[in-house]
Amino acid sequence: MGTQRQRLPPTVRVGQILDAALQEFSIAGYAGTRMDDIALRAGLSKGGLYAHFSSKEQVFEALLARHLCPPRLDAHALVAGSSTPRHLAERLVNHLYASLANPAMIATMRLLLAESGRVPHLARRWRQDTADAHQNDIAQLLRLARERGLCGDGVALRHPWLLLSPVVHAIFMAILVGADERINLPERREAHVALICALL
Amino acid sequence: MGTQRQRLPPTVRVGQILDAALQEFSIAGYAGTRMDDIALRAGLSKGGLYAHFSSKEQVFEALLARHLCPPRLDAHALVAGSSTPRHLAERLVNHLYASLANPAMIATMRLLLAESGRVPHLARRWRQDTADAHQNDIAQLLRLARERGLCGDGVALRHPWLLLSPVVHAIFMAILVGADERINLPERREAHVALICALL
Amino acid sequence: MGTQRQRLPPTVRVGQILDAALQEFSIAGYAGTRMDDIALRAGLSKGGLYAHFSSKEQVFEALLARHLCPPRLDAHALVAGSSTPRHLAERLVNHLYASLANPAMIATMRLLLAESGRVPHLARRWRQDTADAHQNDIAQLLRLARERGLCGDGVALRHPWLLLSPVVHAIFMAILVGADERINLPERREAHVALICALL
Amino acid sequence: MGTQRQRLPPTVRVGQILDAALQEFSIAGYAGTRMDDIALRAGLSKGGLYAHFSSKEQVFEALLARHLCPPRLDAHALVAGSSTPRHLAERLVNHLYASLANPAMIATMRLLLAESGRVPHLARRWRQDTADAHQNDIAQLLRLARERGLCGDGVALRHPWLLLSPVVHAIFMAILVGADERINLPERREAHVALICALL
DNA sequence: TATGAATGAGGCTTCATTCAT
DNA sequence: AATGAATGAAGCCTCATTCAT
Repeated sequence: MGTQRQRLPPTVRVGQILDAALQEFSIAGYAGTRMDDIALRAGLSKGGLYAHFSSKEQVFEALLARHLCPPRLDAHALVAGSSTPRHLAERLVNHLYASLANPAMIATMRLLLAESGRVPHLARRWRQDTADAHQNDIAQLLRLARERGLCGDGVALRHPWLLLSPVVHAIFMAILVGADERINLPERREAHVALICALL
Repeated sequence: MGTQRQRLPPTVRVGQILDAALQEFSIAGYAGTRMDDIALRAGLSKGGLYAHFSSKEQVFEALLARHLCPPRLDAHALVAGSSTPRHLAERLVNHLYASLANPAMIATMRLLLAESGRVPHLARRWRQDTADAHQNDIAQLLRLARERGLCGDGVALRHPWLLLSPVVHAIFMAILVGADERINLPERREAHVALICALL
Repeated sequence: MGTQRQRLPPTVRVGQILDAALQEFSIAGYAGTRMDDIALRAGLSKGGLYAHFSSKEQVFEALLARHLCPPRLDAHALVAGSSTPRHLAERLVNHLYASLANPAMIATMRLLLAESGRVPHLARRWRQDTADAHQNDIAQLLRLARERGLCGDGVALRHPWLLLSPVVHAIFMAILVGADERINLPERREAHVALICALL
Repeated sequence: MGTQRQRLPPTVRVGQILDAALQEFSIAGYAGTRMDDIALRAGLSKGGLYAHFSSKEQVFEALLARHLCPPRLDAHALVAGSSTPRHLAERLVNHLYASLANPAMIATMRLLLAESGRVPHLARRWRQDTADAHQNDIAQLLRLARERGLCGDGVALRHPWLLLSPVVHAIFMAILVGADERINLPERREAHVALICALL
């Protein structure tokens, strides 16, 4: 009967499925997405999906797990390679906005926000594994920079998360309007560098 | 049978329904909320709901419309009543965090983020009616402060939205963890004041 | 609150309601018509309707009862006033098509067909009170015409209902296409007269 | 649980469903029939129905489409094979009443009449594809019969539809009383033959 | 009599999941 | 591993009927 689709190695199939799931979930949310939608976009049938994941919930959790571990900051390398405060600020900003260029990250973030009520354990895990870790990285970076004389005793030392606020702000807007051109990323990055310099 | 038949004026009922809808939608998102849930919490029957709203979608839109218009900033009054830059910063921060004390606003904001993919027109309207308006208010505030000698030629003049970033950051975290104590609002406000002072 | 509508004498109201009911029922059938539709068209509220009829079923039966008694044929007068077979045929045709000019009759007929499964007792009553009666009238007419020498021993004498077939055919088409101009009534009447003449 | 899971090829299932739908719709009309009824009679679940038809409306339309194309008349064969006018009339009547023996056709016709207000496009299509076509067939038949000397210049030549009226009349009554014995089909056929002979 | 909010049963449709093939 | 028909539990919405005003 129906066209016999390709039989692919499991790893490849799972990747395709999670890609499809991310797109569908982030358009319509968890409850609003149908297994058919995911299957269709992944290029197999609903039944085929269940050969790889035993439930919708499992697809969802596998999905968040894959995307919620952005690259950690290498504070030592960053400080060591920076000659001036402004240079350090620029390199830090480069790192922070790298993830904004990744639509998958924005989509996952929106999903996490949308479904945090339904899967609080995932939200908590993200906060601990990612948000707190990032903040600690920044704090360590500032200590190293202070030791090297790259900064003074500004507010940032006491409240390192302030340095993250503009990028969180940008992510917030990207989630809301769809990460399109209306965010004016270059301007935001420039302003962010200036803010960091002012706070160091 | 059943509960007493409470006959209320439409205005009152609509208020009750939107209150109930906010709570339910916040817990489970749009697709995850049932009209029965809303009706039950609002104290009438599912059928009764439809005497006031013709669809679930309409309830949702009315809900967002009600909460997404936070009070505008009175730039003149704020500048006029401030003697020092720090004083101005404190008063501005007071204003900005006022909405954070309103759980309904946080809940509505989370809903808007979560469902922005489904109702892009509402997201766009919010951006124009609220986000852009706020930014313009800040810009005007800075011009006035500059005239009065309350600030210099800092980054803020060119990128007024930087002054908003920490509060957006706070809202973001509040959405994610549920606006509970883990946000440490007093500390965030103090840091925010310091940031503004540094940027003025 | 809502505009207080006029309080009319019951007889008038009932008439308005049945007029409205006929229109609505014949558009959508019994189950497809809502009490609201009838009330709206009758110019009062759903609640007001229930002041005059205690159920939808009762409205329906009152409606059919009102329209399913078309005027009987006066065979004596018809024959007495006719000088030639053609003249008689013309007068008979005039009588038969009089009801076709009444949209209410077409609508009621359609209703009866549509709902005959649901209210077989009404269908049976119509057959006896109306269809059979008409046939008998025609039979009597033919006997009288035969006595007066206005017709011979044609088929019609043995099968009087044949004289009705063309008008039933026309009603059938009118029900199906909505009694509009596409029926070409004048042509049908002329043909009908010719048919009767041929059969007498 | 429940019934055995019967997995059938779509074509078979669709046939079963339409058979079931015809019975149910005929009993209660469109609005009065529930998808559960159709599913139950077709031997699958309500949900299973939706694997083959995407809505109740679609079931209804497919149903009418299936039964509203009665066999066309082969005018040439009919005329060629007839030796006398009466013989021709008898063969024509045989053809016309063939469909009356098919209860499915009567039921479908009743449905079309009952719901013509709701689906005017189907009524129009039936008129064009079936009614008009039949009339043209009769007209052609008469022309051929005229050429062969099987008939004269009667009314029928100018109004061929007159020859159809008695069968439409019979269908009408069959719809109204349920196609049972009360129609007296043999008598009607005989009368019809006589009528045709009189009009040729 | 009349209004219209309210009820509650019921219908249409959707969709996660199962399973014969 | 894959397909897609089938199931069954919900969910949205409708509407005849009731009743406080």
